[in-house]
Order: sequence, then C-alpha cells, then structure tokens
Amino acid sequence: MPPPPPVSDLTTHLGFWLRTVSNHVSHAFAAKIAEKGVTVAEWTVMRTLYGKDPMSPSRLADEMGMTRGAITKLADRLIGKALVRRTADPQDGRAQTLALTDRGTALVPDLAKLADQNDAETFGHLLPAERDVLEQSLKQIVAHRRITALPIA
Amino acid sequence: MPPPPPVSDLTTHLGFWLRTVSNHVSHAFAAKIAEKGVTVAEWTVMRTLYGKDPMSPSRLADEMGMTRGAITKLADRLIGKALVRRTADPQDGRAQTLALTDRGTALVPDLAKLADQNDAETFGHLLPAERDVLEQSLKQIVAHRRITALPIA
DNA sequence: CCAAGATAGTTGACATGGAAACTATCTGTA
DNA sequence: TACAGATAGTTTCCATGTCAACTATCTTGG
Repeated sequence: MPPPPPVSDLTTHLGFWLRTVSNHVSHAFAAKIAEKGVTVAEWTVMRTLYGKDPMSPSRLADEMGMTRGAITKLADRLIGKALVRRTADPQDGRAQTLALTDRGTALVPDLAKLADQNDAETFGHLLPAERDVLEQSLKQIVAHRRITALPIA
Repeated sequence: MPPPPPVSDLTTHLGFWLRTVSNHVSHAFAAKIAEKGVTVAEWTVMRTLYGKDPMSPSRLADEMGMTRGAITKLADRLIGKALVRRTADPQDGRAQTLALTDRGTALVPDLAKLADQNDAETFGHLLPAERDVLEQSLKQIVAHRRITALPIA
C-alpha cells in the first residue's frame, strides 16, 4: 500500500482558526449567561425582541436563521421562564406575536453587560488596529457572501 | 413604565461577526462534504487519524475537545460507514484504538480538497495583508486564551 | 360564494452532543 | 496478593436543532 498522500493540514485554513475562536467565544458566553438561566439562542431571541414591537415567530425565525419549529420550542421555553409573552393576532387567526415580558425586558441589560464583558475578554488585548482589520474583514466577508442569519451556536 | 434603557447592539461585538462568519463557513463546508456522506465532526476525526498511528478514543476526545461518550457514537457511525476500524488493545483489556480503513484513508484527500475550496471561497477575496492580520489575530487569541480543542461545530 | 392553494404555527421523528452513572479492567499499595 | 481507587469505554437521559407532515386559517380565482 502506498503511503497516504500529504493533504493540507487543518491549521492551514483560516476557517479552522475562525471556528476555533468562535467556539471559544460562544462557550465562554454561554457559561456566563447560564448563571442567569438563559441560553445563547434564548439571549438572541430576547435581544432581537428588546425595544421593538411584538414580532411574529416567522419573522424571528428569518432573522435568526432558524426554522419555525425551533422558534416554537424556543418560545415555549422562554414563556416557561416568564421572559417572553405570546399573544394571538386579533386580525389573523393563524398568527401570533412574541414580546418580552417586564421580567424579560429587565434582564436584557444584564445579559448585554455580560456580552460586552465576554467580547472584551476575548478581543481586549488586540491592538485597536488589529481589531479594526478583524472587524472590517469579517464584515466584508458577510457582505461578499451575503450572509444574513444571526449567529446562534 | 420607563422605556427600556439602550443596550449595546449585537453588531457592536466582534464576537458577533466572528460567529456569523464562522457559522457560515461551517454550514458551507458541511454542505460540501455531505455529498461525500460525511459530517464535519466525522471529517475532523478522519483528518486527525490520517497518516498517524492508530489512536485511542480518549486521546481523540482530548484533541477534538469532545467527551468520550461523543467519540464512542462518532466512532460507531464511522465504523458503520466502513471509514474507521476499531481494534482491541492486546495489552490492556479496557483499551482500544481507532484507525482509518483503506476506504477512509482514500477519502481524506477528497475531503481535504473540499476544505481548501471552502476556505478559498470564503476568504479568497480578502487582500493578502487582510488575511494575514486575520490569521495572526485569531492565532494570537488562541494563544492568549489558551484554547486547545479542535473546532467541530 | 366556494374550493384550491398559500400561509402560520405545531408536532413528531430523527440527529447529535454533553453529563453522569455504569461496566470492565488495570494498578499500586498495604 | 487482595482490595481500593484509577482508568477506558459505553450507555442513558436530557437538551436542542432540523425536516417534514399536520392542523387551522386565510385568500383568491372562477
């Protein structure tokens, strides 16, 4: 049997480093907000609803890049925690809207603070110029690849 | 009720952009290799085993940052696809090793090519200087935060 | 006005990973 | 040498997401 031909190493891919750091950031953030009893997906819902008019699950699904089925379950959980409220649409018998409860609204600034903190911990030691290039590069990729979904995982 | 206080927008966080792009890269790559019947986690196992001596599930779990339970299931799946082989350790009745089959070994270069392609599609249009800064920044974060696990998701 | 198709949301089957309990085996020490 | 504890893997339960089928409701063309 011939020796296996050499293939590019995992670490030669920018995508590898991106995922490595991204996973780390996510896990670190998940751990922080877990103390508040909230998951990353739940936080994203809450942040998306915060300061806005009640929103339909479908729209939320689009914005978050998740299926409607996932939003149903996510909403169920958030309602169970009394952070979100589900209201039937009086015009359309099929439709409903989701909105933060007072408790949910009050929690968002706390979670936002943890998000700030998490970002600072991860990226704080980069030079401002490096941060800028990083941010511009990432935004450029988002634009170029036409990425729209909010990141959950 | 007072209006909800303003909180930092999701998009002000570098972590947001990082996860957005990272998720996109992962999904794009997952779609590519799905045609070969392999998931990202499975690819990571295969790439880790490729060109190396048979490896214990525990070591694989460490390198991949997954639990041993997850490796058991992942190995079961790969064995079901005849891409990986499980061998009992003759010295230690508890231990075993995992290795690629010939079929698995033969598949890795194909998958590696798709990984190259995926990286090129995502980052190819950045200027070399931008790519460099991106890579150096990410590696610096990995070093600074002492991140060790391979990225799966 | 009504039937056909579109749309909103829910549900159930499946996939996949973590946590912790469990089984089997090994190892070091008294 | 025997047993207590460590170690290797597996398994079970749970969490959470997708996909596709399903229910209820709405809308529209004839």
